[in-house]
Amino acid sequence: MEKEKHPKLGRPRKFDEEMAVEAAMLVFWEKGYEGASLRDLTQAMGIDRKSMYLTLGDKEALFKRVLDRYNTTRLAFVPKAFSKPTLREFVDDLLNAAIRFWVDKSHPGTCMTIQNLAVSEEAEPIRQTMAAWRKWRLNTFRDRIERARKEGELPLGLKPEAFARYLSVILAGLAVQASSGASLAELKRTIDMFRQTMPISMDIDNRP
Amino acid sequence: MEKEKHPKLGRPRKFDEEMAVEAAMLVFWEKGYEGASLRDLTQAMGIDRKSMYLTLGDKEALFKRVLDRYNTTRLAFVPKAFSKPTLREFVDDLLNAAIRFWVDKSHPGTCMTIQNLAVSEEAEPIRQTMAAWRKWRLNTFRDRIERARKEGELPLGLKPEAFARYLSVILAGLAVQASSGASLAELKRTIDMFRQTMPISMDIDNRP
DNA sequence: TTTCAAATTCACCGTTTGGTGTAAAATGGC
DNA sequence: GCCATTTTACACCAAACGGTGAATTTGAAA
Repeated sequence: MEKEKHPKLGRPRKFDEEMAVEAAMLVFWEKGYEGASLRDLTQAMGIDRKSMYLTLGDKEALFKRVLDRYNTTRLAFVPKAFSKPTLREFVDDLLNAAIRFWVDKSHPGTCMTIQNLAVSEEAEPIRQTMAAWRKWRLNTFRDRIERARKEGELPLGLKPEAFARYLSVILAGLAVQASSGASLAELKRTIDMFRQTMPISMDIDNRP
Repeated sequence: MEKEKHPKLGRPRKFDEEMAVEAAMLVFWEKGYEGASLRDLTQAMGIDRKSMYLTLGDKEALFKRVLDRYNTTRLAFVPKAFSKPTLREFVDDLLNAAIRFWVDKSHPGTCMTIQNLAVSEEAEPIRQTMAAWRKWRLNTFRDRIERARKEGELPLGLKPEAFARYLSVILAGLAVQASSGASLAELKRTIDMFRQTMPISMDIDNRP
């Protein structure tokens, strides 16, 4: 490794690493992992391919950096929803924030985690990365719901893992609808339908 | 057009068109529209690229043929579910057939209609084709549910279009879960959760 | 001022991409 | 047997792909 052996020596960088990753994110976001070429990416980043390889690594490493940034900066509404006190408020906040994010026209339209669901076999590591990400996400949901169960918010017999998966299904489905051009109003109505029927005790009693 | 001016003349084909489309389908199914190269496709079809262009057209035209075949042969369980007498039976049959199809290991794992949700801008016509397909599919659901409404199977105030979208969300979400490696048992449990809570009158009365 | 490590620039690599021009081969109609 | 017509086989194209070698530039340490 020739990287960072003497971090103060040598010619200084003329670009900011985080800025570059942000720019690359927008390209991956719009075109998907395989659809984005190194030329697209480096042009957006404003750097040469060689510089990219020396600082960010190859396309695969860059994508992982990008996914990380996407997760922490753009999907920040998820951990935010976790901080809601009750399970119902958590779900409400999560779903509403999600659809607002997906219909937001100030960034590319398709959720990155859905867009890169399927990649060809030469990008197998990416497939695994995405699969691991989804598993991790499911687990964070499960943990939050497990907490709700302990606090008596979950009907007996309803397993946290099962409800977590159900919630994931709803979210992914909404993301697909959003990508297909559904409006915020339409998505809101769908969410309402879920909220009014979802198997959380609080609502099971006073339904229409 | 030089095609079929004199359909009986000339050197006879040495391949069957439907067989070729079937072979191409498996390639598109596995790799997606952009991930599948013409060389992949023609090799699987066992024909030369030139022969393909003369009989099936370009990559785009081939994909449309493939999508059509996929729809009529592999997604035949959808119109089959339409023939069920009641709305509940329709939904039950549709969801169960869908998850059985998605976890079936005798064909590629990811639903073609989800896999090609997002394609880069140079394949814009494909994006539109997929969007149109999804809209058409949503409409077929809406029509079936509209019929159910007329037959008194739908709670008052529940719009057929809204429930159709909800059903689409569930289906797409399940497809994503299946692609992510969820088992048939896990998907079944998710479906049960939906069935027990979904806003169809019959079940609203006798829930746990 | 010299030295040295890192970052830059740019040409270059072999491979693959979607698509085609050309000529040989194979048939039915005459 | 020859001609018209279609399909075949195969070489070929420019462009784009991910990735790299080598020389040059830069600024700080010595």
